[in-house]
Amino acid sequence: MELDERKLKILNAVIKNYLETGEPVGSRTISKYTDLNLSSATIRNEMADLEEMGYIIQPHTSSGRIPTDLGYRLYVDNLMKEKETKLDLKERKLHEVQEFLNDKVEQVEELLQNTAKLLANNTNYATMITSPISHRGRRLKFIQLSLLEEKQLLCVIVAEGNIIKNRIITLNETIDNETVLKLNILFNTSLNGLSLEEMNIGLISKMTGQAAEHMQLVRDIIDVVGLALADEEDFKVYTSGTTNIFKYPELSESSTASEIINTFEEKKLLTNLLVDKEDASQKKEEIQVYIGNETSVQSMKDCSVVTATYEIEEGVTGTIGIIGPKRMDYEKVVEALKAVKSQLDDRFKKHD
Amino acid sequence: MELDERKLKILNAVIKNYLETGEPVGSRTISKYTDLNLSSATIRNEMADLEEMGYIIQPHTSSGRIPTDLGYRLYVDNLMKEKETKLDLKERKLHEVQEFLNDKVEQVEELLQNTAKLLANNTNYATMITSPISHRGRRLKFIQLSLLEEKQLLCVIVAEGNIIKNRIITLNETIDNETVLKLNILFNTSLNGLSLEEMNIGLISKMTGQAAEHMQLVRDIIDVVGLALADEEDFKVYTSGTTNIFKYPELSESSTASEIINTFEEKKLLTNLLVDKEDASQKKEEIQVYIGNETSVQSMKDCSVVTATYEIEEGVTGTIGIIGPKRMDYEKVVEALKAVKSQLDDRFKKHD
DNA sequence: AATTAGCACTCTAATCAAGTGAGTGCTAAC
DNA sequence: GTTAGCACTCACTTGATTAGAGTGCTAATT
Repeated sequence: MELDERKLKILNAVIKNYLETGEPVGSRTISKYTDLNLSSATIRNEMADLEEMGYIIQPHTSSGRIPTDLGYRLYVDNLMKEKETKLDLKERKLHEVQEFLNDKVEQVEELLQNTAKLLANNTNYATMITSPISHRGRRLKFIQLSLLEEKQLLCVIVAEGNIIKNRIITLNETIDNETVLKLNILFNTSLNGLSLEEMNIGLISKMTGQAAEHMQLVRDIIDVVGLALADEEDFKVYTSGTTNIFKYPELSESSTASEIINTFEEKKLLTNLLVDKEDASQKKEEIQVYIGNETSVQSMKDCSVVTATYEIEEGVTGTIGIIGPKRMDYEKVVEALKAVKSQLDDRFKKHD
Repeated sequence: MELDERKLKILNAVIKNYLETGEPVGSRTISKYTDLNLSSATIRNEMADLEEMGYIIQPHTSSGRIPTDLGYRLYVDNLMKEKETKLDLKERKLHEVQEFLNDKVEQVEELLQNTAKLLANNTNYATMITSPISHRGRRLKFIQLSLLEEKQLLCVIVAEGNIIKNRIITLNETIDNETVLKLNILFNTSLNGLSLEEMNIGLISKMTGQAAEHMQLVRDIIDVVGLALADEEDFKVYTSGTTNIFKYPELSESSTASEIINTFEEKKLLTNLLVDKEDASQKKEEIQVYIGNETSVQSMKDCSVVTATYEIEEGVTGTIGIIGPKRMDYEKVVEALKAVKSQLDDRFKKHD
């Protein structure tokens, strides 16, 4: 059977209608809605074909049709048009986002949280944003040791991209200010500009040699710096609008909602949604759409996830995701994501 | 009408039973359950009295009774006994918590998050923990300025209690390393040991005088330090087990659940639950119980909130809260909170 | 005087039957 | 190839009936 022009038009109409109403759509509705000027009977025949081909399905024998995952896929890949017509709206929206992000928010954390909230409020879906992580090993810019207490050392680690981390190291020995000064110089002449991989055994033994009486401490500090550079430890996910899922009856049932919200709370589970998509890096420029089981997270089987990748500098990226029912307004979501992504990209480039 | 011994026993039985089953409890049940050896008819008369007095209520004319907020209040204040009998269980539990918290978790953030999770898993209620905040003005221990980029200054601020904050200051002028060194000395001889209130105009003008060519910068830095010491800006709330509310039918209805979960997501709303209880500071040692509308947060009207205050040092406290249905197992919750609170207190004292 | 047995009454929740309506598939006519 | 028409399906609504848990009240009992 062939998927001709007319079938596509009908499929498109079915999906469009279902996206709006959330109700199975019948042949009579299509017969009126479209400019095809066909009777409901004809539509019925075509719909039977489309069902056989796997694009739509009937929840029960005598009801209208709803799209299958395959149907959505076809829609997203081929049928859906971006709303190029409403250019001024897009412009205005972009402007809004721009204005919003230009507000003085110095802390990245707050910026990302606010962005998540903005998206959630505008789309009526749940949103999340991951903090940026580096894909190549991050390089150390400098470290700064200070004495906190007799036996506590504060270690401020600054990596490329001005990622700053504080670590407290508890010592076995007491230590004086002079030694701290010496260590500071030692570290900043030896390690600066190096990535995690480049801090090898040879270097370490050389350094412990230069500060023989503090061998253990030097090793501890290098460990801490190494962990901080690996930076998986404080990978964060900001979420907003979780309760938007209650706006969609198909996700509101207590057990379904519970699973979804739990996934949101366990930020680590969310990670699987956003990262680890092996093709994501290739398609960095594009918006990705995952429908139902394509998300590969069981609890999200009734949802769709749309993601975009933002980049704050070469190789350092984060992900923005929008989660909603499978019948989400993909056009609107893609548009919103593009706007936010581009603004976020710009925002960071400015600061470099 | 008087609330005699027998009425109390019956009330206690009604509440206990309702806590377990969640179903309205009838006179026949009580007649069997208790050691009073009274017929259901007698119980019925007493229950009618208790209803008149406002401790219990009938959801509809021909059903059993459930406790009112007033009834719960009486139960929590007077009737409830801590499970002193099961001492070994308490011991064991305390031990578990202890073991858990002693695991090497250097980051406070992670510690609190894990604690929230531990509590949520053990109680089957939703939990939250606020990061510690200072009630008196916090004092500055020292600051450390470093040059990040030509026009960016990293300011590491260490306050009493080893609270560490990073701020990036963007400059108008370029600045060299020598100046940074000079500023470091200037600040650390002038500001250390002062609280926010003590950084007054006189001091500031004196300092700008000493670094005349960088007046504006000095002022900026003082502003940043001031804000950081005020530290309301990064007050955090960690939550866990939000979806536990779905385990209780009376909270599972979509609109109720949505409101509660939304309150959880908007961490700022949660604050009202935990802080701002004017009497909290007085009763710092105790566990507080807020039933239904006592929480003064509209969305929590069907919930109870039990809180404890932990103290990491004199005047620096955080709050732990457990949120569940009004028919939560108060005894268990109070016990768990006491265990966690005491362990958390110890844990921080050790590090001082 | 306090307690209890007994009974009529109330109200919820579950079950069932009948009716409604949206939608289908199929056939025959256009 | 398209459409009108019709029988059929199935979810959903409505109303009626029933069962059961629990009550309040009265009269009998201790």
